[in-house]
Amino acid sequence: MKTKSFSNMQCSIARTLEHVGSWWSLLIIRDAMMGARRFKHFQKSLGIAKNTLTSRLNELVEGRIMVRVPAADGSKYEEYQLTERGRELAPVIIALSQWGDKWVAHEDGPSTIITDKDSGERLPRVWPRRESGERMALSEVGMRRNTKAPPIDWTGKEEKIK
Amino acid sequence: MKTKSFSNMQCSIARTLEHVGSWWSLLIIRDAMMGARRFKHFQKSLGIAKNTLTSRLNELVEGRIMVRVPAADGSKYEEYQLTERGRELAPVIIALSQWGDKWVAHEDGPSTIITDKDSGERLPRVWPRRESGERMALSEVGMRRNTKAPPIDWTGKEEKIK
DNA sequence: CCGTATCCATTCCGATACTG
DNA sequence: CAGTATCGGAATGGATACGG
Repeated sequence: MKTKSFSNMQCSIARTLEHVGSWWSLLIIRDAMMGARRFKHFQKSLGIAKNTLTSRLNELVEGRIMVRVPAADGSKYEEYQLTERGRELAPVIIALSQWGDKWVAHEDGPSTIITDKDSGERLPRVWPRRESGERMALSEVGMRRNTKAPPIDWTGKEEKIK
Repeated sequence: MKTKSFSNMQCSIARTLEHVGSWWSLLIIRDAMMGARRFKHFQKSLGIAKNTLTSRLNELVEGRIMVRVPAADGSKYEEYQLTERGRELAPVIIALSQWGDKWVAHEDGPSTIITDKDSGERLPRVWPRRESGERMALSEVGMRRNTKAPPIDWTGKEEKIK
C-alpha cells in the first residue's frame, strides 16, 4: 500500500509535515540556519549519506524552503539558501530544540544554543503568548475545529470527542 | 544498513525527533491536545491503520509523552493521556500549525484553530521573544555551538529570497 | 567537489483477519 | 472496542562505485 499523503489533508500540521516530516529535513534546515550553505557542509555536519542528502535537498528546493543560488566564492557549484518561507520555520526549530534541552538533554549539555545575537544571552522559551507578550499557561490555550465546536481543554481533564 | 539513531546525538533537535520524528506521532499528540483519549478517537480522527496506531502509541508511552490510565467511564479498556512532558510539546505543535496556516494553507482554510480559551481569539504566532515579551526579528536570533564559536547570522548574508 | 546510479537493509504503513 | 498477527508495498537511508 502506498503511504498516505498528508498534502490533501486540511490540517495545517499535516500539511507542514508534508514538507518537513522526514527525519533529516529539519536537521538540514537547522544547519542552514547556522550558516551551512554547501553540500559538503551538510554532509559533514550531519554524517548523512550523499544520495540521501541529495534527495532531501531536492525536496526542500521543490517545496521552496530552500533555493539554489550561485556560489558566492565563484565556485562552479551552487549553494543552498533558506527562503523566507524556510527561515520562518525558526519557531519550530527553536521549540524542538528547547523541548529537547529540558526533557531529553544529553549529559554533556546541548550542542547548540539559541541566543539573542546582541547580548549573547540564551533565549527564553518559545511559548504561547497573548498579543501583549504575556506568557500563557497551557491550560489557557484552546483548540477548536474550524466548524463551530467549543474550545477544548487541552490540559487533558475533560473528554469531549464526537 | 540500519537507519542512524539520533538518540546519542548531542543535538537537542535530533534527540527530540527521536521521540516525535515519525509522521504520525505529532498528529497523535495534536489529537490528544484536542481531547482525544481513546484508541478509537485517534483511529477515526486520523484514518490511521490500527497496528500503526498501536505502534505509535506504544512508542509515545515508552517515551513518557503519554500514559495509559484507567478509563474514566469505567470501561474495561485504558485511555491515553498526555504527560506534562507531552503537553509541553504544545509550542512545537502550534508553531507547525501556524507555519502551515501561512505558507501551505488549504483552500478551505485550516481545520483547527488555536485560541485563547477565554476570549476565543486566535493566538498570535509563536515566535522568538525577549524576556520582556517583545517580539524579535529573525535576524536578531543567533545560534552558536556550545563551544564558543561566534553567533551565526541566520538571515543569510545575501539578499533576502522570496 | 558535487553529485548520480545501483543495490540493499531497515523502517513505516495499510489491509485483512482474528481474538477477547 | 481494543487491540494482535501477518503480509506486502512503499519510503527512507547507507555504502559503494562512478562521472562531470
